[in-house]
Amino acid sequence: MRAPTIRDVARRANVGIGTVSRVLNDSPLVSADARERVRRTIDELAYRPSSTARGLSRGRTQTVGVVVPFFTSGSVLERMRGVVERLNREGDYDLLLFDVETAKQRAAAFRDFARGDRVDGLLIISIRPSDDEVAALQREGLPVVLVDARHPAMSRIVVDDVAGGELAAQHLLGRGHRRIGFVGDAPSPLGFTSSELRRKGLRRGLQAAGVAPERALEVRGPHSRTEARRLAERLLTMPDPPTAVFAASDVQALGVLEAARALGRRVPDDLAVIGFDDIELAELLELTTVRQPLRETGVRGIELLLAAIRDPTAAPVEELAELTVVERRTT
Amino acid sequence: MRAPTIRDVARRANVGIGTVSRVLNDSPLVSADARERVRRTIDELAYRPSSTARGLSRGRTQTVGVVVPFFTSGSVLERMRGVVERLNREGDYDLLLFDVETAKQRAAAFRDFARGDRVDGLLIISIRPSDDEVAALQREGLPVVLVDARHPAMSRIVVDDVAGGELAAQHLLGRGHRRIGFVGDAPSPLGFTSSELRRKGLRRGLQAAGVAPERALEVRGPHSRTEARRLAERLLTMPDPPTAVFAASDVQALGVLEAARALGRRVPDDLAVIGFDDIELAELLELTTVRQPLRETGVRGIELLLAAIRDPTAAPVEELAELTVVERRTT
DNA sequence: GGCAGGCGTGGAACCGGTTCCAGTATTGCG
DNA sequence: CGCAATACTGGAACCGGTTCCACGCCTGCC
Repeated sequence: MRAPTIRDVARRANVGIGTVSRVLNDSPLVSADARERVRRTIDELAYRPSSTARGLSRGRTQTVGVVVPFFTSGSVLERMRGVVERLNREGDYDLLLFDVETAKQRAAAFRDFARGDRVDGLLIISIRPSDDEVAALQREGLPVVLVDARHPAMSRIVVDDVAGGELAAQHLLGRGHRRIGFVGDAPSPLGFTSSELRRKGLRRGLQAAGVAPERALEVRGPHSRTEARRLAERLLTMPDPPTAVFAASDVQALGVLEAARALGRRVPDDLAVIGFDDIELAELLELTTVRQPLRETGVRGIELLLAAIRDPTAAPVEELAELTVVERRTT
Repeated sequence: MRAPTIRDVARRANVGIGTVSRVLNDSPLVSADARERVRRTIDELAYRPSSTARGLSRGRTQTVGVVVPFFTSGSVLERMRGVVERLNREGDYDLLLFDVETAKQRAAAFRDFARGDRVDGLLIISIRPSDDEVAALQREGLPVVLVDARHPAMSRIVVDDVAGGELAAQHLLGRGHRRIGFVGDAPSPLGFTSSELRRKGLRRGLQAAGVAPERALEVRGPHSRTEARRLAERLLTMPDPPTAVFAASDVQALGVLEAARALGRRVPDDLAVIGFDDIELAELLELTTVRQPLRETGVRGIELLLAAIRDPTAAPVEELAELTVVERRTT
């Protein structure tokens, strides 16, 4: 029993396919009589238009693609919440989700999108596309918005990571800390850069206060809680350990807290810890952190993208999300 | 500059469109010479086939739909991880994500899918479709797999919630508790049922041990941490409060822990708490819980779905995921 | 009454693939 | 050498929508 097509409806309602199409698309150029007949027939046949066919002939799919490193970080999920929420509010766009964990997957995802007929626009979260990839996407005329990543040719919504690092430094310095450790990401093939920028901000903040940054207190590794824990244990068992640690993300800060607990250090007395992001967990564990409005960045990213889909000629913009220190129990 | 089509390639390579199509689909019926010429032309033009067009003519989209109540619960995310991971391993399927928060969205999602041409199969997480919805999906011949939801007509992967409740009861009874509270979900318009079944299991476990369940110790409300906290505070400030609480989910257990802390109750001495699910947070907060392999259910759900797509005639199966009590610090 | 203009309509052409059939060249075999 | 089977190939028809053009009819105006 094949699904009914627009031609079935037309035949049964005694009209042309053009008229059925016009009814479907709310064109005013249909007589009340014909409209009514078509409507009834559609109900009788339980006819639903094929979105694939519509996509092919219209050249639009009413779908946006979202490219995320899904697993790597708690912050991504929080942003996704904003994305999904905003898209649902819009109503008529579907969401194609691309998880990118490896450089290979990443290349494949961009290659797929290089032909722009799958999605009407692309939201890329926490991944910086290469110049080549950007060029390919632009050649295709595909609207793209970056969240938590920067490229001069594309609209983006970012935070000032360096300023965030400075905020963390100031917060810890203000509590009398001078030996401040840093736990962050090792350079990754996916091209995350925020960790390094936050480290730079930390250094700048220290220098501004006349404290010389120490390379030995900065440790980096793959982004994960357990890895951060291992790194923090190394920091804390040094001969002259730091009295405070700035972690490049909340997820890593949790690892630091675990290390402190494992080594019997009291927080915040023996060790102060400040994270970055303010994911949901941070509040639960009462972690002091540099807050960025994750969810809002997702919402805002979708808004920029929808605007870009409507008007693809607009120049790329950069929006800066605000950073604030949320003081809780770990400092 | 229009994107090149298969006809552009054919013309430039001096072959017919049939030959190009055969090259694209790795048909053996192409001479080495022609194949080579087509391949080169494809590279030169940077030609990428249109998946929309392919979807239309093949009647398959290489896309699976995933319907989730995205926000409602931590467990959903963990399952999604499994889904995404397994789908990525497969490689050639895309993921269309449908978030369903309200009854209205839910109806809309199912209506959309009623015409089965958007996706090749549907994975529904934690939502029980109505008989009408099931009928519509079946009429369309769309393969569907449910995860954490049951319907006799569809393949599903579930846990025995009643048995899980009994496990929780036994665990607490074994530690000497007799007054055991329950914090769970109020009946929701989306038709979640697991909370009630877990409560039933708790009661059954108590009765088996000769303890009479008390209605007054069972409280229910919307599924959220804060709501659970409020409910737990009510329980704990009763004249004769429970010495242990079984929460229908880890998220709610966290609310119970917050309530205990706010009221100065020590855990587990004054109050034992056991949750359900074993989400990532549970481990971090050292919450005792009835573990279900969330991620694996996502993986397995996709596997069942892919199998159903390959052979749509197979009869629906039910797979039961295993439950175990993970003992940590809250009991 | 004749004509311009607008409304409503039907359906061919098109979107960009796949499928399949008909046709040609080559090979193998008796 | 003749014939059939085999290996390739080209392109029409099709998937199910949208778009647009041509056409008929009605209305209003001179």
